[in-house]
Amino acid sequence: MNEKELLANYLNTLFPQFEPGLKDTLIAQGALKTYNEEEILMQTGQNMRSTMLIAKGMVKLYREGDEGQEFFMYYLQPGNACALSLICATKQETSQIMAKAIEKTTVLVVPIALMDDLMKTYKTWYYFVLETYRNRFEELLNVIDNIAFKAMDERLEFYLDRQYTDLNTRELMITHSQIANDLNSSREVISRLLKKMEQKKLVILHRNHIEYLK
Amino acid sequence: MNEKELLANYLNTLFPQFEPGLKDTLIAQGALKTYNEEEILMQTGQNMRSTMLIAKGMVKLYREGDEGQEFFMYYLQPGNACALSLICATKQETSQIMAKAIEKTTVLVVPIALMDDLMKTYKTWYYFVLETYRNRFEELLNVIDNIAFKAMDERLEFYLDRQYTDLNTRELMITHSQIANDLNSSREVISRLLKKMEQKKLVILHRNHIEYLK
DNA sequence: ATAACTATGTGACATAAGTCACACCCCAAT
DNA sequence: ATTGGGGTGTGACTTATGTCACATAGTTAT
Repeated sequence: MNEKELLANYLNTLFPQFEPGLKDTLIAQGALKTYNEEEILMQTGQNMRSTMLIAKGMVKLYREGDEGQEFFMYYLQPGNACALSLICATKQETSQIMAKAIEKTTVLVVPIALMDDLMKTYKTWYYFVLETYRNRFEELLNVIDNIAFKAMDERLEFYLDRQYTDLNTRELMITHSQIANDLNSSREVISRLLKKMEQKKLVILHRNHIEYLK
Repeated sequence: MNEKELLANYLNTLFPQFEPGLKDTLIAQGALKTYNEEEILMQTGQNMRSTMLIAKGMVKLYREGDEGQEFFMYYLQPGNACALSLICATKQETSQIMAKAIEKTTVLVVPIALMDDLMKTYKTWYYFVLETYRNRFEELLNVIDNIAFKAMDERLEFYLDRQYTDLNTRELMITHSQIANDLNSSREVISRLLKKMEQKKLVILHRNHIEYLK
């Protein structure tokens, strides 16, 4: 299959709601780009020249602190778009977040020059953009809830639950210090809280691996 | 001046970029609604049937916690729209935030039924909606920065700075417990941090009133 | 003027979370 | 088999923040 056929294929399976004309335009003007595990798709301060729709793989979105801290916000899955890339693309401004592929990931790249036209011409595109905003907005509100109102033990439980939900497995292949990093906490704190969760039969701890028992 | 004239007036001064047809539509189909100080415009769990553009006054946006805590997110000023009302309106879903007028406030109410048409017909409307999302999104990212990475002293300074910037006065008419409430902290903590700021000549404290010296 | 109320100041203490030090264990590379 | 590095467990300590108790000072209503 050549790239355009592959692109058409992704559009048909992941974005079936897009009207034919929109799909044709995206096939004609879009492109596929592949990132390796750990590769960075978008970086604070970088200028966006295109909008990205995730076609395959998984992307982790971080907010970055002044001193290089990383704070995990949410995952982007196939069928999602990066809201920031829609926004920044439209306004030609720089992003304030970091997006990293956590596995081999393919994205559908749409030149920003197209955005205006797509928006005006295709109702399903504008619904898609609005829906993307709505979803990301709500994710952010959830994130705020957690850090504004909850203590670390609850945040950890929420974090594990999201790993389970988003990655769709109870076998979480992750280390304590990775969790600490994502939650902007410290390894010892996370280890202790996990031990408590283990005593409560919520998890079983292994090396590099946590069984999430719900 | 009757309501429609007043409405036209607000549109011309606050939204000069709107094209004439858009203004005409909003004048014909929109309405003005006035809220008193402390009155609530939008409540968690409430269904949105309209989109609101702020015409006059000032609105404070809160995220609400499970146990009734309030967490201040940002102000909406004349010329702003409530992003949530745009989103929820479009999707007919319920809001997760609370919006409160902090002074007598007039809003331009647009029925959600119009949204689709406006979006497709008026380029300036769709720019406005996207710009609104972008701004609110960035505000939320800022909020996340603060609570994820900063300690209470820095958060307090940021808070005071925002009061100064948004309300456009160094004479902040606010009590310590109101601040504590907005930051989801406690009155004593805020009092102590303010005392330290006073020693550093950053503020002068009075009853019900803080002079912000920058 | 007095009483009642609200805002603010402050010491004492509790707790969550972060830090430091170090032990131990698993696993991979040699 | 030995070594080395990363992952994990844990005690001791520090610090930021929250809580409780109570004092004091403005402000308002009577």
